[in-house]
Order: sequence, then structure tokens, then C-alpha cells
Amino acid sequence: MIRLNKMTDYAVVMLSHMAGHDGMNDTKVVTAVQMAQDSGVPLPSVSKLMKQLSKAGILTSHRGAGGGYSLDRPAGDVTVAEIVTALEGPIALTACVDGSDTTCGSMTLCSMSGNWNQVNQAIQGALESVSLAEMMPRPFAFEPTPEERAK
Amino acid sequence: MIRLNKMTDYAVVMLSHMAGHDGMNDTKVVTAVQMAQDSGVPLPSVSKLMKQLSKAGILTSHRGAGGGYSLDRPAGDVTVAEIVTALEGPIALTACVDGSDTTCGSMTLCSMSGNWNQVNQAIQGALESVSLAEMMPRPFAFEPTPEERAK
DNA sequence: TGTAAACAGTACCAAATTAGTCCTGATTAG
DNA sequence: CTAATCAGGACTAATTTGGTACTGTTTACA
Repeated sequence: MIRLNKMTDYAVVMLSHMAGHDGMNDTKVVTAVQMAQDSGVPLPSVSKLMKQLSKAGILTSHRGAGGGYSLDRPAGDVTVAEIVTALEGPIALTACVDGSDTTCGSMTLCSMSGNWNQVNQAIQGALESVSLAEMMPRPFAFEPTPEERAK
Repeated sequence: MIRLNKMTDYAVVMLSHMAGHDGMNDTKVVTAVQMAQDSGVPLPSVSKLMKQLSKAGILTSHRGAGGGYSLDRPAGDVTVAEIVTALEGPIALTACVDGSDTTCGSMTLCSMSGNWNQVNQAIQGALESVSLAEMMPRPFAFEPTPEERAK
């Protein structure tokens, strides 16, 4: 199984959290502490994530007392590809990418690996086709969960 | 960058090697030792790979003296998805897959992670759309490399 | 204007995963 | 029967990842 960092998974959870919380379009400002509590992810890791995501222009940080993080754009405008790229660098399946200038141990290997780029592009496309909104539990649907219905 | 095991990269190299070697359709039988020498990949790793690939039905092993491995099908009929699946298990980007029954630490996380499946399917499609033949250096083209031309 | 709430940055450590090694056993051609 | 070759499993080393700790900077608000 192709492993994505746990971090990326966390990121999606937290971005969803920011987007889907009550205030629809009103981009909620959430502190790292809150997110850590709500998600169970250790605070320092949350911080680290948020920093990366804000550098990547996916969210904005508000410093000082009463600060926190808020989404720059509605969830429908953020692609999974963006999130992955922000956290793990350019999308590519192998260490031996086209244009990397680190010389590989084996020339034989390298001459062949070039063609992974075709696969990489296909995957990039796949990730670009899914937005954050689509990753959220109930993406703006009105169908209640069984639990909610029971109330 | 989403990392694929080095092993998978090796596998593609070696499968290409088996397919593209002189005998076009004549599926060549190659020993693990030969592959290790040709590719620079350590022999035990080659063996391990080959075992997995033969279990997966991508190639057939011939035991005993004069044995080795041979491709079951022409390179055009083997998809990258198959190779990846054989070596890394079902294609999925996260540990928290639909239908996995290991309980996750955090329910909050899990309830959201389900939607990775949409992404996973997109990626599966991407990998299925590329065949081993397309991964090969010069997939049955006649254009010689600069070196060959120099002879 | 001072203080507490929050983010920013860096260096470091520990746990998990991956790649690679080693050894012993089973099969088969000649 | 013997040498070539695959099969399988247990172990080790190295890399990567996730998490920690600490120190600094910004800003709202009393």
C-alpha cells in the first residue's frame, strides 16, 4: 500500500474541521490548542502542520492573543493535491525523478525510472480532481447520521 | 512526495529487463543471479522480489538447475497497478481504510478518513492505465540511443 | 504599557518502517 | 547424485517519520 504520511491525513481532518464548523462561509478562526484537543493529535504536531499549511497559502495564521488559523478559501476550492504537495513536496512516486540531479547508484536503474513520470502525472491528476469539500464527512449534505436522527 | 518503495522501482526495472531482452515475445528465463548482476540490486533483494511477483501471478518461477523466472504475459498486458499491488498490497493512501477493522485511536479521525477512498480509487485508476510496456525505456521503439548510434 | 495568549522557528530524540543479510530447506536437470 | 536454482523465515542495520522541547515574536486587551 502506498503510504501517505499520517500528517497528511491529520491535515485533512483539521482543514475539514475548520471548514465545516457551524459558520459555513464564515471562516472560523481556530487555535492550534483547540484542534489538538478536538482531534487527539498532539499539539506540537498540529502546530507543525499548521505552519506548513499557512506557508503554502492554504490557510492564514493570526498571531497574538485571540489569534489562530483560518481557511483562505472555501473547502470546495482546495484540492487534495495542494494539501499533499504542501506537506510532502511535489507529487512523485519515486526518489528518482526526472530532473533530480542527485546521481543514482545505478545507471541502469535510472535510465528506466524516468518513465515513472507518466504514472506521476496520472496521480497528480487524480489528486487534483478531489477537493477538500469532497473529503469531508458529509460534504454539505443534509442527510443526518443515524445518531442525529435518533434525537 | 508520496514515496513508493524502492522495491517497486526495482521490480519495474527487472520486469522490463525480462520483457525487453532480445527475444521480443520469447519470454526469456532469467535467473535471480543474473538480474542482480545486471541491475546492481543485491541478490537477496532480487530473490525476495521475484518470490512476491511469482506469487502474484505476474511471473512464473522455474526451479532446479537451469531454472529462473519468466514473464507470464507480454509487457503490454501487465499494469503498474498489478505490480504495485503485488508488492505493497492494496492501493490505498492511508492506514485508515474503509473496511479495515482495526480500531483507530481517534474516532474523530476515522469518521473523516473514510473519504480517502475516493482519492484511492482515482489513484488506482491512474495506475491501471499504465502498462509495463509503457514503463520501459524505449517501449518497442526503433530509435537508437546516442551510444548505439555511435557504433 | 505590560501581560498573557497565541503563532514561528529550530534542534533534537524515539519509534516504526524499510532494505538488506544470512541460513536452511526443497526441487529439478543432467 | 549432484549442482543449480528457487522458497521461506528470522534477524540486523539504516533510514524515515512522528513527536518533544525550548526559545523567540506578535498582538489583543486590561
